[in-house]
Amino acid sequence: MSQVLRLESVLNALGDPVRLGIVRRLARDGECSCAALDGGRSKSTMSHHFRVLRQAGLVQTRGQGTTHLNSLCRATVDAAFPGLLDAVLHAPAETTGLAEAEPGPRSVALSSAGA
Amino acid sequence: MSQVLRLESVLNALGDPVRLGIVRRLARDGECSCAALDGGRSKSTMSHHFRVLRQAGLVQTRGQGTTHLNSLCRATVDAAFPGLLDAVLHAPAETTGLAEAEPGPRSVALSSAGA
DNA sequence: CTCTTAGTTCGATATATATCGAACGAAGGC
DNA sequence: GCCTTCGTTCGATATATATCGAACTAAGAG
Repeated sequence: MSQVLRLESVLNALGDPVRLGIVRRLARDGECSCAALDGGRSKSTMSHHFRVLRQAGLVQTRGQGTTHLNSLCRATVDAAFPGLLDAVLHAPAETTGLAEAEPGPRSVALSSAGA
Repeated sequence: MSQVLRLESVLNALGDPVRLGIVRRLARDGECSCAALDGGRSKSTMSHHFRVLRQAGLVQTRGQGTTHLNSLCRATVDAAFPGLLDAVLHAPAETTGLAEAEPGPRSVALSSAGA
């Protein structure tokens, strides 16, 4: 394969709520079929997002019978951009774009942390 | 202010070569005027990118006379997403979208790191 | 007050992307 | 062989965004 990881592509891929949700889920649950992560979108839409994630080098797809199993390329991404995935995955979840339990808009408020 | 940092917005803002270049430069050089970071784009284009960065909570602008000085909100971003900026800033620079010295396409190649 | 400088805002445009439904292809179950 | 399931691909569409030039505004310099 000899894939290339570009930071811009990785950040771009991660900068979409649906894909961020997929990555989070994959990190939490390990391998998942595409269908298990649709969040109400059509198959073609999800296929598009998985392709973006694959092309960015974040996700790997393994054909298993009729289903395809996706998994996070943690080792690879960690090697290329140490700490990036950790930072993204440890951040509060907010709305992931997927159909999960939504405990509310988790985000970080600032009052006067300037300088 | 009471700004809110959303991970998706931050990643999205970072997922553009011009803005990524701005952030890198700001991290390296500290405060910079907008004009010092144009990379050949028009003023309006740069203004747009700075606005995206400001709205994402990554950059802070301080009006100083006729110029505006921009700086990275490191403390704030680090507090919200620990390690994220470090990971992004420590990554190899590739093409930043700005007019800097380009030592070549620095990226990470993989051969067989799957699983 | 006039002129310059530095950014912003506005309107237009071109490209990108998120989304869908329909058609297609691969792998199995019957 | 036929049908189902899962995902991809294709074509269309709607929205978003990156870009520009021109007009505007704020702050000084003269």
